[in-house]
Amino acid sequence: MADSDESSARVTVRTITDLARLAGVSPGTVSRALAGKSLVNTRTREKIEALAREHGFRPNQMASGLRRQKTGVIGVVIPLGHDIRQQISDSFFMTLLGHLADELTTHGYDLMLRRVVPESDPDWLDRFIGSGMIDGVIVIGQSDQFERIEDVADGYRSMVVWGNHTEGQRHCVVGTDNRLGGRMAAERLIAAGARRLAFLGDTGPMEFAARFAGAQDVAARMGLPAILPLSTHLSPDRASAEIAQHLAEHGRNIDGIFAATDTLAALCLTELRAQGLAVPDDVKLAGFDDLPIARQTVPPLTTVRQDIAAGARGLVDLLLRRLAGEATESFVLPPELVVRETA
Amino acid sequence: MADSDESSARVTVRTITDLARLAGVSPGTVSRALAGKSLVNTRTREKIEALAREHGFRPNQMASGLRRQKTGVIGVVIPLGHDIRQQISDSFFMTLLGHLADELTTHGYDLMLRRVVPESDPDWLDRFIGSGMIDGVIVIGQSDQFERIEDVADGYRSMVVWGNHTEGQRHCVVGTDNRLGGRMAAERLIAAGARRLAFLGDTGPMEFAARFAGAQDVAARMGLPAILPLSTHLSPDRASAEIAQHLAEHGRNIDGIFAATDTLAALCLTELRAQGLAVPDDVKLAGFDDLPIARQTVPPLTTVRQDIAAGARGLVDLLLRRLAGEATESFVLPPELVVRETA
DNA sequence: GTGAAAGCGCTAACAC
DNA sequence: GTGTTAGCGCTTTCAC
Repeated sequence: MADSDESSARVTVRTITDLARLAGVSPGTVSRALAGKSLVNTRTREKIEALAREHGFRPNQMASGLRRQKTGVIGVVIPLGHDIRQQISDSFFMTLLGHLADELTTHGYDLMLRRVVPESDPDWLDRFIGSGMIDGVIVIGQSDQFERIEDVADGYRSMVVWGNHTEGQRHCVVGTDNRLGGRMAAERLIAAGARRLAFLGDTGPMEFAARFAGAQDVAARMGLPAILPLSTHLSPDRASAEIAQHLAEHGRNIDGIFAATDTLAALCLTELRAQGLAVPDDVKLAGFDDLPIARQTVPPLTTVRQDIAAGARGLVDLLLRRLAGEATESFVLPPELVVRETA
Repeated sequence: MADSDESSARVTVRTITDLARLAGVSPGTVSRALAGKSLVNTRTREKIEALAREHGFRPNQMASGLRRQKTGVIGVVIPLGHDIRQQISDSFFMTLLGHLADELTTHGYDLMLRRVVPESDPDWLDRFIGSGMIDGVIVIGQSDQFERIEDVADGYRSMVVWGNHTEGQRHCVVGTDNRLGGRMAAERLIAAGARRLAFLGDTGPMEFAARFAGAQDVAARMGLPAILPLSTHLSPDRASAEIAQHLAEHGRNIDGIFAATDTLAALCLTELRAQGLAVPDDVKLAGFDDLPIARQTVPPLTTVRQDIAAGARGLVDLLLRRLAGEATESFVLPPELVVRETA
């Protein structure tokens, strides 16, 4: 029964006003006490805190948010492109999301997650921002929405995007230098002896396009034939079949594959084996991301590492700075080649 | 400039009152029109809708939520046990989360994600519920918080939990029949020829404990020696080392391993290979979950499948029913044995 | 069918 | 230091 001097046993205390009545003070004082504001008598504060604890009272965040015009919530939105189904459970995004949750929590923010399909809801970004529920937004992946994001960025500061950096863009982005990563992968494949390279994955999304471009840079510089693009979807089921098809068609004419992601690379490894192509002897293979799976394939995957945790930290850090009114530059993370046994 | 009959070009319209002024009606009418309420003149409604579209107006959800005492947001909380780090990026939880996001979106709810560390914040569940920000909560994983969840369940209906079902429990739970799954795994290992079984993973969490218990049921029934528990953490880095250690110690004395999750099974496969133990010839191996990785290991993993998508649907369905005031039973999903090549 | 008015629960001036 | 007051932006009686 703590140190409350009233017989306050079974009163329901839902609002700050209830609590004020119990403590014999005004709602304003309770508000100040609970918010840890300076000018409150220590005794009063302690009494209020005790009462609050005793009754399990917590201030309504909706009301507080409405009044203060800030919610303590950061929106995280994942725009899904055409390849709707699997993207959200894609390991990479999910890992990033986990780290974002960590990082935002650390800074006292909650995370509101929203998946959107821009194709069927062109207004996705404004709707989220305009909902009044969030103080800022982190967009995970530009998908095919680069222009829309650019448009919004002009009128809304509290946004940071995970994705690819393009010269002169207006939205603040955090992401790996995909082009450089693509170069690293291609260089490694070539160093391992490959000459006729293929790129496995959809070159539509900007990140992937940049990876492909980086690899092409190297092929061109080295005087090798153009890199063969082998398009796939991202969902494992469809991708497997597509990869099998590609390999049946081109498998004997290539000796190096740069997969857009580790997930695709792992799938590809399985299909290569199924078709009797030895890795790395017949075909060298490199992935991208360095997800946990990269270590566990047989043989373990040579890949280009993205530092996901650093990415999450960067996103949150930049967003909080922008909320505080600072101007911020985009933040490009360096990729890192991880040589294992496939190339 | 659409069909607004005013020169409403550059007015900022942030509130329903702004819009009302523009439309020449009262705020109440705008509210009714935008909410699709019945009694509004069609002409008035159209005018208001046009204006709203033209100015990109969206009602503030905080205010609406405060007034209506509902937010349109469902909280999803992941309690992290001792093994803090990796759990959130654990594939299983993340996949479930993805499906939950899908399912909630479909039903018009937003998702507020919160990670909590019960050990340092014993009040985690009440805090989330009491925040006023959410209409209901989905708890992902009971971790070691079974009692706390039970306590809360007595006074709060709008909660559904992913986890293990125990006879007579008071909170509404959705989850796979882990004990049955454990039996299936053990039976398969034994059918494949194993006699001296081990269980790989922490038996602390209820789900894992039930899987272990199921396997023990079978061993006892068949008159086999007790199953050897080999405890590990969940994070890949630590787990790998621990598995290596366990195998060095006991590897030659066991011929069947039931891993608590596919992630652990995949790691185990790598370590078995490293120690020169052939799968399935020397050691049979079974996992749990049937994550995508189960198909891609070499050899592909025999495992017990949990239907994650069905689980997510069940969670959302039950929660919405409870929000609507219905009484609901817990929902136990049947596991399914998937025989591949490790056992 | 629409307007006026009273709050939802909280916070921030402004008094004293 | 604390009370009083006036809203934050929206919804919903209750009139008319």
